[in-house]
Amino acid sequence: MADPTPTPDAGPDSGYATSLAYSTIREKILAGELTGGQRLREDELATMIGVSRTPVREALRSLAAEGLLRYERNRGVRVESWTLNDLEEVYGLRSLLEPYAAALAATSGQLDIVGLARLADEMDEAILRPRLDINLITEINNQFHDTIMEGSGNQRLRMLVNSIVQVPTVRRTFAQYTPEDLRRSAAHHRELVESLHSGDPVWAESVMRAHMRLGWISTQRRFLKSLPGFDSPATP
Amino acid sequence: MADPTPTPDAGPDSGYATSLAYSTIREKILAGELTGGQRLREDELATMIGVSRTPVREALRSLAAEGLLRYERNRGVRVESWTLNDLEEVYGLRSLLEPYAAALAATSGQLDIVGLARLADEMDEAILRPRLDINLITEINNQFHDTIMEGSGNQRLRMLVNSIVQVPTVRRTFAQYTPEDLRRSAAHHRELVESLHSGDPVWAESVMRAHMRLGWISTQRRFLKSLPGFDSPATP
DNA sequence: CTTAAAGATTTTACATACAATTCACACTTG
DNA sequence: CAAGTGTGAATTGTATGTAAAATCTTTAAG
Repeated sequence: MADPTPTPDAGPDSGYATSLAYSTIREKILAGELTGGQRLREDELATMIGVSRTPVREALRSLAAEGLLRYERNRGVRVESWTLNDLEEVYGLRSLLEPYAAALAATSGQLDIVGLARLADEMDEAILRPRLDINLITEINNQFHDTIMEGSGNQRLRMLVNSIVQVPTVRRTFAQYTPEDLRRSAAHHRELVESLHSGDPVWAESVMRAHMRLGWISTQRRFLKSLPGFDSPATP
Repeated sequence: MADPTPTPDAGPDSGYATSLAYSTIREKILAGELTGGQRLREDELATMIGVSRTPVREALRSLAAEGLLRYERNRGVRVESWTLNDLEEVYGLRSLLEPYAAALAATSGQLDIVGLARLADEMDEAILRPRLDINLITEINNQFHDTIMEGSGNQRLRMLVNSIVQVPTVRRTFAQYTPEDLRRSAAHHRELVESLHSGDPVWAESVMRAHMRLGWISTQRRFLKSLPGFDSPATP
């Protein structure tokens, strides 16, 4: 839930209040409480979190630099809203960067293969439960991917991917996976473990590319269903 | 020199003072005035720029998120120092992202091919001068690459590349190019224009990849020469 | 009834004041 | 003489106050 290192890079390593504001606001955006286009008022955030406006402003600036918020001159910040085109951009980049990371991780000698195998097992177990826990699945998936990123040995690559894989892609995407998709995704994870363990960069890269493609397909499905006039409890 | 949009993303679209502080500090880092590992004092920066500490702090936070500075708790910021390994990471990523951008630009229909051709011409002219103007060559090169990034139609890709192509890579790299390297680099630019104009994504991608490789070779050369005990005016 | 303008209110941007932490240097102590 | 410790200065982190810009509300004219 509350991880002590929100991101490897833009981590708010300054004061306590700033760090608290950063984490709190970030969590709310990721959880979908603060949704697209919504304007955020500093004062409101400050009193909610229990700090003054200064650390809030600094947190907002970090989050804006990460792309979660957008500054407008003399009008404060808005939560970035996402279009299908944004999602396509993100998946285009992930499809490039994550397979590259997998190839690097296959030969870097810095990969925690044991931890990775454990996460694949946990995923297998999670998708077999009668009542699916989407949050759990999401968490395991995030850790799995980040382990590979870390294992690539390229710190900047890890940072880059973290900076683009935000709200709209990973979080809650699994809610839209069909049972078949979930099984396939878990199978990808297992095959990734095997290919990485064998040290074959081409194999690992290829599987990861297929895995990204599956994610993109499901994300598209999720996005289309969330459009107005589909299922939404809007005006009658 | 002073471009109005420092980066497409983390642009300081808030107040005047914050924007000024951001640009000023960023320029100083890029120009090499503030060098590796050096600690920055907020008060000093504030008086130098002529604003209070508040906008300075916000600028520092943006720059830290971009990776140019690093925060240490209760100890302010340091300028990031770069190792050869960092440079290798950056060039690995550029070699992945820029060819991808070139391929996209070849078919996006959003590329300013006329402007690109003009920049290639300017580059041809610049490298033929008897007295080379490294700053001019660097500026033309940056504009050339950014035009392709923009032409890819992928805003996030452009932002990502801008966030990693900082100080150590492009700026002043050309000082280390041999005459042969410069001619080859200019030839790459011409061939990129041609391939992009023809709309062949594979061709454009391939040329860009070769171009990146040349950049990496030269950057390595530059870095090695800058190591202590090579040429430096250190202790006798 | 709609539209526009003017004033009041809210909210951001910046400056400054205060508190907490770190760093430097001298001092004590074994 | 070396090592640890304490005190004060310097520097960061946080809070609050003030001015300018934007938004909202009210009111009046078409």
